[in-house]
Amino acid sequence: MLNPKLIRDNTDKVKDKLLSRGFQEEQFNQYITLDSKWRALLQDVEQLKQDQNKMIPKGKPSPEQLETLKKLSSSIKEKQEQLKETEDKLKLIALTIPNVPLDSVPYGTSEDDNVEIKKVGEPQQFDFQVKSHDEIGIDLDILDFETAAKITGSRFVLYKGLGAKLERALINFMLETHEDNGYTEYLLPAIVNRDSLYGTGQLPKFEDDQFKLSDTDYYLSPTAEVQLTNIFRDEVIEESRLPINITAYTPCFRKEAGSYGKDIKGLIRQHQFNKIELVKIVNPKNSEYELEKLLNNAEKILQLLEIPYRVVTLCTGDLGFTSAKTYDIEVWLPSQGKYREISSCSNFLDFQSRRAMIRYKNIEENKTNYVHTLNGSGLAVGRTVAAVIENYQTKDGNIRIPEVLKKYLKVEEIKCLKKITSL
RNA sequence: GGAGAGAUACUCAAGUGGCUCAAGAGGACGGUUUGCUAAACCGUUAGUGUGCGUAAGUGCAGCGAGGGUUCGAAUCCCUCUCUCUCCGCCA
Repeated sequence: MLNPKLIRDNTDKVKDKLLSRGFQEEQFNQYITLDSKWRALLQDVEQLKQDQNKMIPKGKPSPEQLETLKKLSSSIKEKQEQLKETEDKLKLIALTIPNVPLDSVPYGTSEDDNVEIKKVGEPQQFDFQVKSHDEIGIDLDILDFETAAKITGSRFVLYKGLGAKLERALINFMLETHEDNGYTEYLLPAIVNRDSLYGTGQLPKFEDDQFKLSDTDYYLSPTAEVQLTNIFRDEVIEESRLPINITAYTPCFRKEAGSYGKDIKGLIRQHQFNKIELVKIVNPKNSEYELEKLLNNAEKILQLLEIPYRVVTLCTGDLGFTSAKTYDIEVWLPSQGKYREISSCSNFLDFQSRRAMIRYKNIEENKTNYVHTLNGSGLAVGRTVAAVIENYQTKDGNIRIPEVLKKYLKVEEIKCLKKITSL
């Protein structure tokens, strides 16, 4: 949610920025109209209430007083109804207004306008026909999409033997690396309530992307961003505790509505996947700097795994609803011959903290203000497995184990010997 | 799942329709006294959200949340959330 005062005081600038990311002009104008109507009504109601407060006697009112008070009361009610109606409309729009991009975000309309800011590592030249990760995974009997489809449905996967171990090794490796960089680890509920989803901005706009549990107001969390950020919902944090750096491994659940036909095969787009999330709660004056740090912390994983990647800045048109600035880390996938998103690191400024009422307090000045929130994947584990498999594949169809993972897996290679079990 | 009890400010807590635009105590902070500390005494302590105002300021809301009744609600009614106790079930 944007600061209403910011919109009032900088209407033209905000409007320009919002239109650049595809927000409808008509909606924006409607918001402005409703906002001034709301303020006018609020002043009326408050004036009437003040009159009422002054007029209400200490004891029983006289018949004449009663008459006046009744009239006053009914006119308050009438105005109040108008106010509430306007307020509801206003809120509805306010909750669907996206964040305002920072000035450093490039203008653009689609992902084609994203700007590459760096490339790290050279994609390896293979002297054989590379296979995709799902092909290799199936051949080595460490990934099983068919059986997962039997148990559940499409876009689910089952890891087996060293495949399961590889996933678990990556989870541990990532968490330990982040811990070394000052993040505190959490283990969290996978199910969240509506308030939490409103707080981080998944609702009300993206209801269709969420798995809702029937007969309840619970949802399967689409990202640990929701749980981690909402830890601090409705809290006032002492300024000296900032920045707060936290991390968690969670399963994530997404309907992937509207992505039919995209990434049908493999681990890239699943309804359930594991992710390590990084969240920062920071002092507003530091958030731009903290985003760079967050990006570095996420990049570190791929650097240690020695897998090539690049970083792009999302343009205004490709920016997520809640974000003011986003860096995507894209990992090299040899079978696709291109870089694919594996992490998204964003600065939300006070957009989420306004919705979720996350504030900090400066004790000396006795001032409270909204914090800035940031988060990034560090990293999406399934996609990392895909990247490891593809980048570390050998001519004979095996997978070498990255140096940093050897201590977890205790093997040098995942080999195509025989099926691990007969099933 | 059943039965009961709760939720008031930093903490404890009074408060069954107007005398409370929330008493009192503790704590915290400030002051008087004091060689220093303590005690005693005096004072402050409703954070927050939001409107108007350049500002000083001023209004409104706020007693777990949301509705309702009423001229008037912490108080009465309805719905919900959470906490606690007991019973049942259970990894």
